[in-house]
Amino acid sequence: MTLKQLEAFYWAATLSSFSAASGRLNVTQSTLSKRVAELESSLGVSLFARSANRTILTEHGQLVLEKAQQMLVMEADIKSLHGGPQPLRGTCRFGISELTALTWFPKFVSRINELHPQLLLEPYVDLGSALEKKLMRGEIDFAILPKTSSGNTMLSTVALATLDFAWMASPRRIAAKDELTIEEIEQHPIIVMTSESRLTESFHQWSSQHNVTVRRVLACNSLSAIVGLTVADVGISFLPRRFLEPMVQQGKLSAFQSNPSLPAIEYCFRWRADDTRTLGPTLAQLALEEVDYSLTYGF
Amino acid sequence: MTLKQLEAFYWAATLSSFSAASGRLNVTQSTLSKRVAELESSLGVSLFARSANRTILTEHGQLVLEKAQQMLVMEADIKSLHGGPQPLRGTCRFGISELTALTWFPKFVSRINELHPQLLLEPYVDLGSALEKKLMRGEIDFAILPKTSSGNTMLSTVALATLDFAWMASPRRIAAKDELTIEEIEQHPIIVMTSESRLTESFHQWSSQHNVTVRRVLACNSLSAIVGLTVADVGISFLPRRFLEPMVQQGKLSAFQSNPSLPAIEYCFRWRADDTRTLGPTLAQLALEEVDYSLTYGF
DNA sequence: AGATGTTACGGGGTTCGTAAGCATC
DNA sequence: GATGCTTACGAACCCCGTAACATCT
Repeated sequence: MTLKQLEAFYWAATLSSFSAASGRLNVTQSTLSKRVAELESSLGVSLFARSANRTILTEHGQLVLEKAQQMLVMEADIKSLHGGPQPLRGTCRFGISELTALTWFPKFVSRINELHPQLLLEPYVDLGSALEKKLMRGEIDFAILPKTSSGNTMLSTVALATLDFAWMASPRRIAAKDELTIEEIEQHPIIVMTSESRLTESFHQWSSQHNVTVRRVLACNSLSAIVGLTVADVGISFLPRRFLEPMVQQGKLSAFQSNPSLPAIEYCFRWRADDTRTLGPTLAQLALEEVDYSLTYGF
Repeated sequence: MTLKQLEAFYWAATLSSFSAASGRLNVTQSTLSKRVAELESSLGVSLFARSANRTILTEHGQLVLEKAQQMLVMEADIKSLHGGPQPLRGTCRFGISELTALTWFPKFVSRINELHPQLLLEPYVDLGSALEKKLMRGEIDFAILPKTSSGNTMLSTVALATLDFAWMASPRRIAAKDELTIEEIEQHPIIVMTSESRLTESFHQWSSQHNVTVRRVLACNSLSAIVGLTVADVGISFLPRRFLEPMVQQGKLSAFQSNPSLPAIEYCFRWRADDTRTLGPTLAQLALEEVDYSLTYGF
């Protein structure tokens, strides 16, 4: 019985999949299968019901799972006892939203490479809901994404930044002013992200709450595309204010507050709470130091 | 970081000796040393103060020790979750008192060999105090010995039997009767075991409590020698009643109660409480089934 | 078919024990 | 010099990954 075996078993059990677990631990399916098999033979008990749909725990598996979980937590405890976090190594898969990708992501990667040169990064850009799913499935190690309204207790969370939103439009469409009323907003076609986006979700909440009847003309899953469409005056859109400040300064876009004001969205760094590696807390700290949702790359 | 490393570290720390720990785990000193070294390098911290008198924990070592202890307990938990205890293997060193060696020890060994054919036994016969010392030092895995008055919380204990004592004398010396008074006892020379013996310790307590002035003529560390001396009528002795019943039946010895009566002694099966292997409980159970302090071999 | 878990096998890495090397008492 | 820990090195073993196989959707 070894810690490797327990780790393999733990992730196979919680992810309900040997292959997912193998990906999670950066080993082949074969290796993971064997580690679990070894654990079973060492204990002399079947941990998974090996018949129809595999990867279902036996009764004994349930019991062992709890203990295994505790063992892994203790292992992490021991590792974290010693003072400074040593450089990370291996492969790290993580998810980020497009907004992050377009802003402070390059700086974040630079810092990671600088402090953890042995760590191979595999970032994956997608919408928040997809990222959260991947997180839960163990396909990525952490994600930087907007906070959900419903707190998920399976995920550890570090708040990074609160984003203020503003209405954005081409200067050709709307003359410079401070604020748009609901009536003014309703006169324009609105470009939004697809409904899977947290930004859109938050907007829908706002619009139904204030009885705003919007005329959506386009729902796109790409933030940069939306910016481009807005600059091209296809319609107006609600976008993070700080993100597009540079373009507003350049006169390519005008920004407006709205009345009632748009909701803010909180971005955060999340990882599976049962992931006992130091990777999560360590990189979360780094993210906190680098976070800045101002557009500095691209466009 | 592996469980083997933690185990090596744990025993090196608690036994304050690498060599003792290596004996305890049935590996060479070299192997144990390397396991600890690997653990240290994996944690990036020194666990032992490697200067003057080695095998002294560093501050960090203290912290890790606690966690390691818990890890090993959990490992044992997991192993014991599964139902039946599988056959034991490897080498088992243990200590027994001479009284045990002369009575049910052969049956005990037979049962062990039968149920655990892969287990190599290395029994060691000595007085209780020596056995307890060896136990604490980790030089033996368990011991069968008389209970101490002061309970040692470091040791797990399973009570095996309570021994009633009687005065034994050659029939030539004392005519058959039920009971000896203190005055009668004081008239005869008394043969005792050496003062390290628990039997003797218990007797001293009794004699001082009842103001018995004994005339000791011989203190020997061998129980069988004492029996022989008593049969040869060198003096009288106090011995476990059931042990010598066969010899009383044969007319070689006479047994007498005393007034006040001699204290009883409880024999028990003990092992280090922090020894998380199943060996202790398993063999204790076996001992319970076989225990019988009646003389059946020898003489 | 496609996805998922197991089995077979060869190569590489790890870990063990023997034996020699050091330090301390 | 004895004891106790570390280092060096060859050999056995373990463990990983590739690839073929089995099984269920």
